[in-house]
Amino acid sequence: MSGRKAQAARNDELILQAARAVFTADPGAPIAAVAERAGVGISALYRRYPSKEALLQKLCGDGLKLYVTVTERALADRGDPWEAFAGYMRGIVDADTSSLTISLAGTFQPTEELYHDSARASDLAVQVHARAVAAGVLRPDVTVADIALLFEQLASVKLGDEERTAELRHRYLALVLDSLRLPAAHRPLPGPPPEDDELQTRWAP
Amino acid sequence: MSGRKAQAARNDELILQAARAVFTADPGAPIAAVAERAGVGISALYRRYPSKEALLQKLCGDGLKLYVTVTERALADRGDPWEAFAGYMRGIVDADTSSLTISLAGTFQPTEELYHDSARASDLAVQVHARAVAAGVLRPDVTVADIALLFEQLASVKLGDEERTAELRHRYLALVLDSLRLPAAHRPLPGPPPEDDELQTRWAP
DNA sequence: ACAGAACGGAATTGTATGTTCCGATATGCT
DNA sequence: AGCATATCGGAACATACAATTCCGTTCTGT
Repeated sequence: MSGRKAQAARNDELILQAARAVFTADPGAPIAAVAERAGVGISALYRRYPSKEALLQKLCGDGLKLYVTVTERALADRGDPWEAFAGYMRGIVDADTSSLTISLAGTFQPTEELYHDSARASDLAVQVHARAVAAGVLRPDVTVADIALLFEQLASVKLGDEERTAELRHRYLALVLDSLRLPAAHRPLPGPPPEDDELQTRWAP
Repeated sequence: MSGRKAQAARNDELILQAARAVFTADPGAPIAAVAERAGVGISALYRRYPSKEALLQKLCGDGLKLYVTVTERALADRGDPWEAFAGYMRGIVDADTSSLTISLAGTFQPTEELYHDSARASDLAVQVHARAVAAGVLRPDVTVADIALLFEQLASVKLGDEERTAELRHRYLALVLDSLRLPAAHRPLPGPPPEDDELQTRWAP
């Protein structure tokens, strides 16, 4: 299973992974950055997607589908209600789909399919939220929309490499969960807090 | 006190206000947007600042000074320790200085004065944090650096106009405060949660 | 060996934006 | 009144960047 076809199939995946990584880190990144990260030429991109917009639509759609998958998994979890809800939030933070949907929204024309998946995602989120509230484990003055904005705030955390960023997001997610859970209680925070030199990194050009 | 001099003095202020508003909303905004918002021509800007970088340095410096002022006020508050700390956080969120320091950092060469003010700001923040921990009102596993990142997350909230954004930030600040305070407890959240149509706004070009 | 898919990357083109320049206007001084 | 000048508006300029196209090259399958 080698040859030109195999190489092309591998490039398909390579390009998508690179695009996801690049646009997640910087929604306004040039398309050349994706090619470089994927280790391919620019024409390899344009052979697959007619334009940058088409690529962004694809990424956004994939992000929504991932979101839906994670949410469905949470709904299928019939164990402890709080753990199901907390697992849902951890899953969304790990999926990092806010960056690929919100940040990219407005930079291209949403397709019909995108609208459809978006509606489905919202619907599922409402169910997860409602169930947690009904079970009495989630404070009821926090709405689904609130939770969406909380995801966006967590997605805005960017420090160091990808791994460190994920670690910090989970640290602050733990804080968020403490503030959402009923009855109110504090749990230990995961991961080490940011060091001074980590923060000062950003003053460098 | 009218005439050309007065007009120029008024423009000084107008330009600074416009620049603050524009770059807070969009750190990458063109300089022409500032001129338009201020209702002046471009040359009115270049008469005052030799370059865009100089203007950004000025804004960043002003932001840091405001941060220092707010923090000093909190340190001077010798009343209830928790209220002093919570007031500090509300003050920083209102000052909205994260947008003007962090977002702009890396886009220009930091001056010596900027470094100095930044060090002073950090020092004051450490004191506010230490006092709250010492008073036993702030959970001790949250560091000053954590709080800095929490400010950034709150600053990432942007929805609707300036007023609505401020309202929502305070709503999520209330959540944060619930997760920081000792002993753990939930307080009612201020301001209405985001509506669906508010969220959908962002999908429009 | 050859037709063509797949590719790398330079060339092209359009746009956005920082900065400069020039003419206009009003002010204050002589 | 008349002039020097500060201030200003906005067009003109230069340039950097980035999406897209184009062409020559390479490799595969027949």
